Amino acid sequence: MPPSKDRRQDIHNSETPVLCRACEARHKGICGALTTDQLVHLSKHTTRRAVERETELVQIGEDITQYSNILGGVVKLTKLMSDGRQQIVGLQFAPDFIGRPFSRQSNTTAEAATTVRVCSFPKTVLEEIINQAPDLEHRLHEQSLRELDEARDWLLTLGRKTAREKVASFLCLIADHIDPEAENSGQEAHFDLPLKRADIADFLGLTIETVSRQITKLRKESLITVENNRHITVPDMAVLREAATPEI
Amino acid sequence: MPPSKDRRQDIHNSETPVLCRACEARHKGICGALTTDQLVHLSKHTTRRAVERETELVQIGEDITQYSNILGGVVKLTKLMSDGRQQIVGLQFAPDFIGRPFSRQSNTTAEAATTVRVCSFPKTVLEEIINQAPDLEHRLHEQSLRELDEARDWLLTLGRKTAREKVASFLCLIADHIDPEAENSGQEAHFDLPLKRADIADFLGLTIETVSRQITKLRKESLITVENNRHITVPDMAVLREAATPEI
DNA sequence: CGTCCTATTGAAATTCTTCAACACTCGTGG
DNA sequence: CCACGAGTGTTGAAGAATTTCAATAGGACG
Repeated sequence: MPPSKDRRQDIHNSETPVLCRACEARHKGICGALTTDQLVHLSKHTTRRAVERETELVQIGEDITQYSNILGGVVKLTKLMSDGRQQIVGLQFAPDFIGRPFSRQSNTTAEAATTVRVCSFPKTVLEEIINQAPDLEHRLHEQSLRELDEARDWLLTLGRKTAREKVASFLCLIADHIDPEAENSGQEAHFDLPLKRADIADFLGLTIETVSRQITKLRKESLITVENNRHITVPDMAVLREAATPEI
Repeated sequence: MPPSKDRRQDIHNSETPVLCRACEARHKGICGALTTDQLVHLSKHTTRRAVERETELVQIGEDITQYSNILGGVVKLTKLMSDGRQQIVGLQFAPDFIGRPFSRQSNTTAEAATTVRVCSFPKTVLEEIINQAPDLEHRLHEQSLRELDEARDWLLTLGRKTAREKVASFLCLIADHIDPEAENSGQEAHFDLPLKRADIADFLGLTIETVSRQITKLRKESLITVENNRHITVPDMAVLREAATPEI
């Protein structure tokens, strides 16, 4: 992939690029570590684009040429066995950073689960800025550690939870990302599932039939309501959390 | 810790601490990022000690006060549910770094699986040196990324592999760490299992009975031989790898 | 010698998967 | 406008893999 074309010329070196001003990655993502000048430099090499669902952003084993920030939508990181068994090993949301730093090749495939908006830039530019801005590596490190924490939480879910607990855990995970207001007990949460049943199954290490049955059960027990197969309402997050991680 | 004579190539007035000279962490671990002066400073605050098996090095949810390097032995990182279900979410070997940087509390319990030798130092000293040596954070980042890669590989194993494949995968993992010479096809590998059956079960998300049965099967099919329950010989690593990750 | 810890083995029970059928939605084109 | 097919999701029944329960055995140690 050739690097992106310059799309805007700078009048002043020291103004935050227009595109970055309202960007979530600028504040909560890795770009928050950059000075205005660095942002300007980076923005000369970035491309924003929308990616259709089911499109691969990074392929496993492929040489890494660019990195991205997620501006919107959900990205799934997957691994595939040669006989077709598949596992989703991570889900990423805005303003997450996509890509494996300091590695020639990617260890996972990154694929758009929904329509995704990304801001991409060449590997070389990121590496260049890392050398000038140690705080950028710190941000990347923090993100890696967050992903590690999430992966380890998920290991417990995959290794030790029942199908019912797995599905409830998944619903909690999505609720926490998409409707974070409803964190606490007694709160109602609303959200659309960004994944279809097959993806949920690949995330939970189950079959689609088992996922479907467990969703039906949770619905019949009134822990959730489902509209159009994708829209979920959770009357009480605390109850769902208890189904995901039983206490005593 | 006090420097002795010899080693003339030192520009500064300090010398590599005696204890660090033969240390694996000095070369392959994070201490390789430090200058001699920084090593001297760090070594003034380090304690080396042996830790008996089943001893907790770090407790989940506990405030982090110190970090360690593993000098020898195997450390397991575990998560526990309130009803007793347990999952090992990582195994660490020398010269790995133990501890979650940039977090007040630990997300996992770190426990000695075998007798372990560690070199520990206070959290504050590490943080102090990180500020002076950006390369140290880079090393820590590389370790975090390695752990993330391993955790994601394991997600595939837990989510999508059969009990037989899980046990074979575990044996490959241990063989690769303890007898790394036998990487390639046709090679014989020898090693002692650092984990008892209950730990292996907690690592693989299985019961001890299933682990035992699968080991017995692999033995009867001559993929491995077992002595004293703990010592394993793998006549051909390629065959075991095929059992762990079937191709086509 | 008895006890604790670890590991193995068998039989029954359970969970989850597999296989199969069917229902719903959506866009396309006759 | 409706038929058609593809993609998605649900449900039922049978089957398989794994767990649970129970019994046994060996080694380490006081």
